Amino acid sequence: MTYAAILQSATQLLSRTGLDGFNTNAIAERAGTSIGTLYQYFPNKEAVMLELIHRQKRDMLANIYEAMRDASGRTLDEAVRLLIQGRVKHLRGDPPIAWVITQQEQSLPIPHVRADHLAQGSQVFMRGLSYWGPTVQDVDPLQLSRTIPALVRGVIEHWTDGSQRGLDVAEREAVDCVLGYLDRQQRR
Amino acid sequence: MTYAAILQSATQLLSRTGLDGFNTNAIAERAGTSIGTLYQYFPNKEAVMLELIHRQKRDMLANIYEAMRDASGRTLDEAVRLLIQGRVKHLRGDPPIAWVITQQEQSLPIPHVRADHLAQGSQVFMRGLSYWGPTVQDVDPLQLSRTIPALVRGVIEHWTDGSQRGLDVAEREAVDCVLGYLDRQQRR
Amino acid sequence: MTYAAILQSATQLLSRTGLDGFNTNAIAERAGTSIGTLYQYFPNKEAVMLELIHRQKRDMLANIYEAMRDASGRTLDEAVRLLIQGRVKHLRGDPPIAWVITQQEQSLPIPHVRADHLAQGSQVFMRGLSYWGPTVQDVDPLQLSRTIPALVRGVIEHWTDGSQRGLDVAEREAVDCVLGYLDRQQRR
Amino acid sequence: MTYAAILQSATQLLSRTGLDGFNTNAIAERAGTSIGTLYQYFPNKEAVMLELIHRQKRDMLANIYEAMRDASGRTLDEAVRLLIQGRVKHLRGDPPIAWVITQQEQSLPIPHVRADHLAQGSQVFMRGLSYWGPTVQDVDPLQLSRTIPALVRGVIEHWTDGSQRGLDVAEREAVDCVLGYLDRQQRR
DNA sequence: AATGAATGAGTTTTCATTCAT
DNA sequence: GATGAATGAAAACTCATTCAT
Repeated sequence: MTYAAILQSATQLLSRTGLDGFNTNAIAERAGTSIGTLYQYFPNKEAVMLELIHRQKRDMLANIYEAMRDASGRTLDEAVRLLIQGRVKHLRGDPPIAWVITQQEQSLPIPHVRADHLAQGSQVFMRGLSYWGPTVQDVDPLQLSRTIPALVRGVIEHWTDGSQRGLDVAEREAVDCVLGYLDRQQRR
Repeated sequence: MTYAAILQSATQLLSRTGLDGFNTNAIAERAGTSIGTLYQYFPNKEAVMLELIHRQKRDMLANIYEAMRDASGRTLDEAVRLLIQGRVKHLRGDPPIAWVITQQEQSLPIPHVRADHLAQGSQVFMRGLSYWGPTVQDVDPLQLSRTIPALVRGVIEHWTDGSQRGLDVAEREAVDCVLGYLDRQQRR
Repeated sequence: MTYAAILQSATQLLSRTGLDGFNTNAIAERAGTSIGTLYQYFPNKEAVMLELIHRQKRDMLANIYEAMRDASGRTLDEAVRLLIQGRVKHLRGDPPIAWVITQQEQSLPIPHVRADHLAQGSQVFMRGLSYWGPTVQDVDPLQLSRTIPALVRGVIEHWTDGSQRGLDVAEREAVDCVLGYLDRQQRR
Repeated sequence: MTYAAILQSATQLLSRTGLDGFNTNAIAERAGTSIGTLYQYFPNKEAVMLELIHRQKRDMLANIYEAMRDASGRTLDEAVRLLIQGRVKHLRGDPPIAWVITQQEQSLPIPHVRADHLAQGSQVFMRGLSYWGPTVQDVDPLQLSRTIPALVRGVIEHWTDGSQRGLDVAEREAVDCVLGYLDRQQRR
């Protein structure tokens, strides 16, 4: 479908040439359509970017939910590892795209979208952690649900410097950070 | 001096109008010179941005070094708190600028610069931690020196969502994360 | 009927959004049909506009003819007043539309249409004045029949500045102008 | 000068191809400059059009003022003739341009500009007529100063149908209308 | 060294029109 | 007859950069 072709073209362009090559004319051309057609499916350039971001977010959340299901009945260590693996899974595909989109999300001139994403991330982690309620008892859950996603994101983003290499290590490090942080909170 | 005026103008423009208003003509005008002059001091637009980033980085490193001096003789807990306070100090000034620059740094199309910064961060932290050598003994120092800066950056960047508010909490959370992580590494 | 729906849609669009919203896609959509269908009834966009103008002209002429019937047997003063009231009647409906169309008529890139309209206006007025042949005797009828419509149009268009307000005064002023002009011509 | 070249180019384009050919790219090209340069002198396309209109208005007012000076000491008939000749003078140059601009002025999407022009026209005529205060005594001057410019404009615009031909006759007719109207007002 | 007018490639977006179904 | 996806020329405007003075 044309719509899909446009998004695919946009993705490719983004991963190959970065933001520089990401212009509506190029996107349309690579998609094999005309600009007019592109503008029939998207009100403007930003909308294309937004859709890309939404899709990535959607995939990520799906992965995390799946991980949550797998995590039930496991130990906390195991559960955290699974959740983080889910959180990172989408970065393992055709590598560069996901990174570029992740970064774009950050420079979004639409603060409410960013806020939305943060909130979603928090909610998911809170739900995930509720399984181990007793373990994580007495810790302010709201604070916890903001710190952990932020921490994970930071380790993943900055440890690997945007490259696929080291993702495994970063993943392990993130797990250690989360468990260390939880541990410390409980001993309070 | 003209050079300084240009950089100041660039900073102001960046903080007030964001990337949109950040164009060479505007920078020169606000600096009270002509574009021609701007191009006598900087080879191109990117160079201006790069200089802004370098300065911010320089300031940040200076703050951290100062914190390190203050930290000698303290407990690990105290030391970590001081280091992180140093790390964050530059975000407490005229707030928006620092955040915009931080973000720009990330979308730098010049990977080696980013890598440089990461490496510098790592080195500083390694040096800082060497004071507590015995405490942190037996932990792979390289890994540690990458994870901690990444972790801190993540918590600071994503906890506060770019706003000044909450920086205090973010700071405390970052401290907890770092200490938790260190703790866990040692118990291995 | 589809045809009527299209014209109505066009009228509404013109009155609500002005020339900016007057595009074939919008017209078709608001009319509840597809662009394809619009182009089955009209060869191009201009044709739609032309039809709107023709209709307005047709209405105006009808009003004037009606006024002429009512004017028979009256004094010249009364007759002129009635004719001008007829001439202006269509501007008293949903106001903006008529004005926009009037203006469009002027910027018509089709001179022969404008010429046609002028000629028609002249003819009508000539016919109207023939009732008072004796009164207006010895005046070049052709010249008179061009000046009077032009004069009336000017006073109506420019006195009111396109707004409904003041149309009453403008009407009275137009009557005065016409009678003054006729008076002067006769005294020659 | 570049500025002048752009305006001249705009004028030519307007008179030769009408509004259709009046686009910034064409204007710049014909002026022998680049679009960039055009946009250094004018903030946007509309500004070019506005400047054209202002200049025409300025010329027209100058002509009228000159006529007013010449008119002092003359009879009313003579004075009116002179004023109207002044009012029309600018239409006698390279013909089409003035007409196109006149028309553009009318379709100005900037109501306050139109209102300004109307007000200026009124003021000038009021001042002009004040010389014959005794003659025109007891007539509402405000009304008069709106009706007369409107009337004149109408006769000039619609009598001649945009062509230079017949301007002489139109001028004479306008004089007759004005005098007839004044006459009638006084006899009240 | 400083100036700033000039450049023009590049970008977004619109909209009248076509044509295969 | 109706549909509406697709087209693409055209237009407005931006801004990094150059270069003659």
